[in-house]
Amino acid sequence: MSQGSGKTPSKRPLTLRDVSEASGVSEMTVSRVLRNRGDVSESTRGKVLEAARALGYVPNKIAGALASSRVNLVAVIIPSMSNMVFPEVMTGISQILDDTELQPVVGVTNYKPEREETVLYQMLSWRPSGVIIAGLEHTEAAKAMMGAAGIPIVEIMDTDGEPIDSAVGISHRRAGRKMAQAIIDAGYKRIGFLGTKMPLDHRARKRFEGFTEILAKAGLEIADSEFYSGGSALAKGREMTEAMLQRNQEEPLDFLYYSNDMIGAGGLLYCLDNGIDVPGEIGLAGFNGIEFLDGLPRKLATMDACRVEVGRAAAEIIAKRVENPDAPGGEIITLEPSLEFGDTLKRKKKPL
Amino acid sequence: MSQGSGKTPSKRPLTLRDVSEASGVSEMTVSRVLRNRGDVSESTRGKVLEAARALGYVPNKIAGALASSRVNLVAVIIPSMSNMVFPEVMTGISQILDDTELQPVVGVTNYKPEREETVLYQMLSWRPSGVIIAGLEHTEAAKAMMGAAGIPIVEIMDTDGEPIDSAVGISHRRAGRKMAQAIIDAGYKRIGFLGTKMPLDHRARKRFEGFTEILAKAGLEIADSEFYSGGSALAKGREMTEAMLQRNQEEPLDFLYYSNDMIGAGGLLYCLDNGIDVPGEIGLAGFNGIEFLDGLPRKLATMDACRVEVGRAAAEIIAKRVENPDAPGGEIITLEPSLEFGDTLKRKKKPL
DNA sequence: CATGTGTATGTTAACGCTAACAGATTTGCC
DNA sequence: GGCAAATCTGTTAGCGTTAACATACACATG
Repeated sequence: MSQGSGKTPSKRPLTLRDVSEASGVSEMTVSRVLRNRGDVSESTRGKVLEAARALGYVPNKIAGALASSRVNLVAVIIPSMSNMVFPEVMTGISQILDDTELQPVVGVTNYKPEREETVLYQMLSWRPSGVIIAGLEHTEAAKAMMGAAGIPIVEIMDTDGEPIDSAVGISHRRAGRKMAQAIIDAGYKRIGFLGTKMPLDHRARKRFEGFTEILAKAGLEIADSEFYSGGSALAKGREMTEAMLQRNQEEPLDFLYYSNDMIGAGGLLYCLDNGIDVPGEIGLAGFNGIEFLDGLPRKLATMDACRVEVGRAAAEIIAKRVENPDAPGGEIITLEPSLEFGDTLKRKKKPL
Repeated sequence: MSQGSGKTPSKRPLTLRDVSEASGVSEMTVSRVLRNRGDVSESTRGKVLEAARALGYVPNKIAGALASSRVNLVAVIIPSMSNMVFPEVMTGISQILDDTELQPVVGVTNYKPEREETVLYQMLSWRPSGVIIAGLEHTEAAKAMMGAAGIPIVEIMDTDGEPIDSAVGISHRRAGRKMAQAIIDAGYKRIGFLGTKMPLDHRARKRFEGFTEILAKAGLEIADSEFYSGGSALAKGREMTEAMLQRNQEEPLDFLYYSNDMIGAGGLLYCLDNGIDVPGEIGLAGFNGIEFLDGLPRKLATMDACRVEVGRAAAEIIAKRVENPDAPGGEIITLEPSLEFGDTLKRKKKPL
């Protein structure tokens, strides 16, 4: 059984040397052909490509990266893949990186700081060209690693704090304030809050802080609140809404602010099912502007977190700095979250 | 400005040698400590760990992988991240791999065969320990690469066809047949189909084929169908449903079969909004069993694709074969999709 | 005390590729 | 024709780590 162009999945993996022998040129020339680098005559290029194809050679990037100390990976570290927000960020990142040599590699932390630390460590051990990481809150060790890595770091989704290097996102405090103002302007008074358990989600916490801050300025307080843990789920939103409305019957709430669109949508469906007049009897709002809200019977008020744009901007920062390594860095891009009133939040009452 | 434990992000990246010098032992010993391999005395272990920590050393896996020819990565190649099905598969994969040295790396193909081919090529060039790839349909070149890679390959989500190596999934043809049978048993007659444009999605196509096959046996045909491209969206489901019901007014449909739950949910919401009696006047069913159906006003009939389980089983195959490289391979695991009637599909009529 | 058995460390040579330089050959141009 | 520049190809020496082997020393054993 000859080794030549046979289909025998030979034991020893193929190397440049095999291609070089098959095509009668040096390994270096093969390397040049396969990377389109340097001048190679058309004839040898042809020979080499044919040999590589015939053998089924796939270059070994491990060796290549070690030799050239260029690793075209961008580490993307996010809390979760299953809540519709990060896939969109990924879309933005890919849109930009697809036009470069860079390739995203994602790691998921499940909102756990220690997990984030180990994921980061794992990622850095592959010596990526850059890091895109969600949030500004990290363990000390994680911050130290990123500070010392000597590569561009972009913290995304949040700009309320001090980034290690660059940051792209919205101010969640501002988002919370903005929503509170709109709710107050619309004349709502007894406001309930439904959200995730906060220590796990700094951005939700910041929104909450901004939200209560503005309420306080208007002499208002959160009338009731309910927190859950776990992913954002429609059913959870229903349950929580039911529970909250139930226990506030003698002094009914007139607005519910949800920390994400998914539970907000659950709440909306609950209200509609139970003949509650939205937004007359009760107003509702979520957060994120996720696409599927468009299909709901009524469009939930929400605030867009500019997810695709965040991904794009972050990737652009990395790409720019990879291309020009001694560019400054420390860029901070704050996007403005746009309030969408939808059909569940009345417009401003007092135009005065 | 001393280099020692200073915070200066030194130009030259840290290597084992730096740690070795800082702790006064050989590089080899440092390597042993950092990998917990071989015997090292407690005292030197302590010194080394301290030095490594103080310097902020992160091992270089590129070099390590090259030297040991062990790369603990598992390539996971999937069509999309944004439709709720693959994140769940990822969950299953992580559940298993988290207990091993292996780490998943995902690549997204957007349902494009050529893109799959390049993503696969990129992945293989990192010499992963295994590949988990969605579907059984690939370009010839992709199949060749996988066949020659000399690593375990697990094709997931589908078992209607010949896998390259191992496969884990459900039979989509069978899923389609099963759903058709349930619909026929319930007494529905004029059935509409709403789905994705098929060439892009082989599994949806196979379900459709199984579906029509059983209809044919019962002397039935699809009465109308509508296809769209793009992600699965609630709003799309609404639109399509409206259009389809509209144009079949003189001879109304009594069942709509959707190729995924998201458009199915859109259709359900449309029907409810328009006071259509579900499942009396019209029955509905989707596919996938995604979690958020639980929060809808009425539960959509669906068929579970066992996504988490598929991920787990696939990861287990890889893990097993990495641990024991000369295990046989070629395993095929066919899971049974379970039909969930929900509230939108009547139970069997004729108990005879 | 010679011998064996650990335990703890160090040395050497890859792993597969590419940067940097060095030849060899051709081409252009006065 | 001669010399520089351009084009093509090859050689050498790593990249940072680990496998495999070699060494050194301690301790037990009969």
